[in-house]
Amino acid sequence: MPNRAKCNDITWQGHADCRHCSVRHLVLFVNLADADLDRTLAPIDELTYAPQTPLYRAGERGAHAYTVRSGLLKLVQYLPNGTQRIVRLLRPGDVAGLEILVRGAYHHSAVCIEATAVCRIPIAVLKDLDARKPALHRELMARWQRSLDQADNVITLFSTGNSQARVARLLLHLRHLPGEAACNLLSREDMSALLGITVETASRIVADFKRRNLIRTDNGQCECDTPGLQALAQD
Amino acid sequence: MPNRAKCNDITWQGHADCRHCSVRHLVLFVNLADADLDRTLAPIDELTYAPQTPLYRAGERGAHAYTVRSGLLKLVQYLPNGTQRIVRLLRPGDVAGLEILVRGAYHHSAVCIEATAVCRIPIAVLKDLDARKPALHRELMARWQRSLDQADNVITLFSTGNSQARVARLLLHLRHLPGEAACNLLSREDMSALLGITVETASRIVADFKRRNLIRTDNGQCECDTPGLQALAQD
DNA sequence: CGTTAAATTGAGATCTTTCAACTACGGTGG
DNA sequence: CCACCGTAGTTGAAAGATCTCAATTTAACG
Repeated sequence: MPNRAKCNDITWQGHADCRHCSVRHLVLFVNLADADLDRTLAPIDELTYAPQTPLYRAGERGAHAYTVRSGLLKLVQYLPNGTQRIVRLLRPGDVAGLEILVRGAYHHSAVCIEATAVCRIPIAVLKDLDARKPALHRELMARWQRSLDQADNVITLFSTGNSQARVARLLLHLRHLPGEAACNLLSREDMSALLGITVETASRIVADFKRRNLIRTDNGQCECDTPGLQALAQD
Repeated sequence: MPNRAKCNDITWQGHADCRHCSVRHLVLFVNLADADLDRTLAPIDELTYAPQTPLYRAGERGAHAYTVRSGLLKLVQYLPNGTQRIVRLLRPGDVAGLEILVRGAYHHSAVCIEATAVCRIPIAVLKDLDARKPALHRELMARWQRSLDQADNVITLFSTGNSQARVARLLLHLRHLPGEAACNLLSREDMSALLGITVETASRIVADFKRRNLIRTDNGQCECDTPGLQALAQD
């Protein structure tokens, strides 16, 4: 049961309307004038979810897209043989569910990995703004392109080369900031579904990295030896 | 050196202007009125390329997007270690190079696999139409979404499971029509770059499929035993 | 403290890569 | 016309990586 709050409900403690949204420079409405935003504020909800919570399921018909404000979530596709494959990781500023604009149904299942906050945007709002404000086109195209870049990354970074290189690339990718060493580890199962390897190999490689001091873990936190991992990520 | 012809040059033998374009229902301008098309016809060239010809290279700055009219081409990314990975196969109706609308440079190298005919569309035309005709937005979004679906397919179909399953899925995917058995084989090298396996394994598996009568090849042509391949594609 | 899920480890089977050799084939030039 | 050459495809054998299945340890949590 997500914690629910209307962005524009002044009685809500946070009163996080889109004009003051902390990730506004990341999200869809970057280039809209405040007046335009006010017209659209009403139906946009901010929601927070616990880890493992699904936002929507593949095939489901829906009427919302989601921008990630904080946390981490995965887009999953189920294969004919029943196993599942993670096709994308979404972080703050990313958008999920835009395919609703084109088809009627979601193409993936979206599931929170960490505690995650999102803005839930009715598709009608996007369509309305899209018809009136060309600035949103560019923003939408940019989101679509970002999704494509991320999909390409899953192919070239996470589905290419031996398992050790894939895990190394994943750890580097998970770092909170490009230069920083800290990152949150995924479960071995998520690693396996993202890297196309088994849970056991993922576990063996992570354990090996720990022994070789390439990573130092404390609970879910992880400190990376960036240069060391980069060497392994090469191949 | 591509064979070059202005779509709207009435002296050109084919006189394949966009209004009568044989793949018009597939390409970008499906929903535009003829009057709108006329305004944009001038700068759109139709080009044909021989196999192996590059349309553009990753990182290159460019001003054109391409719709595929016939043939087959690949989008390739080069990895840090020098090897290359095919991240998408494009067939008639698909679009290449739309990222130019968002960034200034191409994100992949586009290379023809078979003899390929394309329409080369200046980005300025897309921007102009995008600003004036909402119908093009929807079409653009649909193309972007199609690219995403194709990227997802490369992940789930071509980068998941053992090599035999990947090859089987590729052969099924390459069939000209969903129900038909005929398809054009890729070179073992392209298979390897697309499936994330070595040339030798690709060769071994194709040879094995031939021996087991799962495919029958004649030159580059190939007849698939669809149910047989589907069984292997399961996993 | 007991219960359950997640992570780890071992050992053998299986798959894939690597490296090298060999074949088939289409041009090219003598 | 034919010998030669280069490329793509094929095959073999051994090494290496990954998977599978089972057992064990660790962590999480009521």
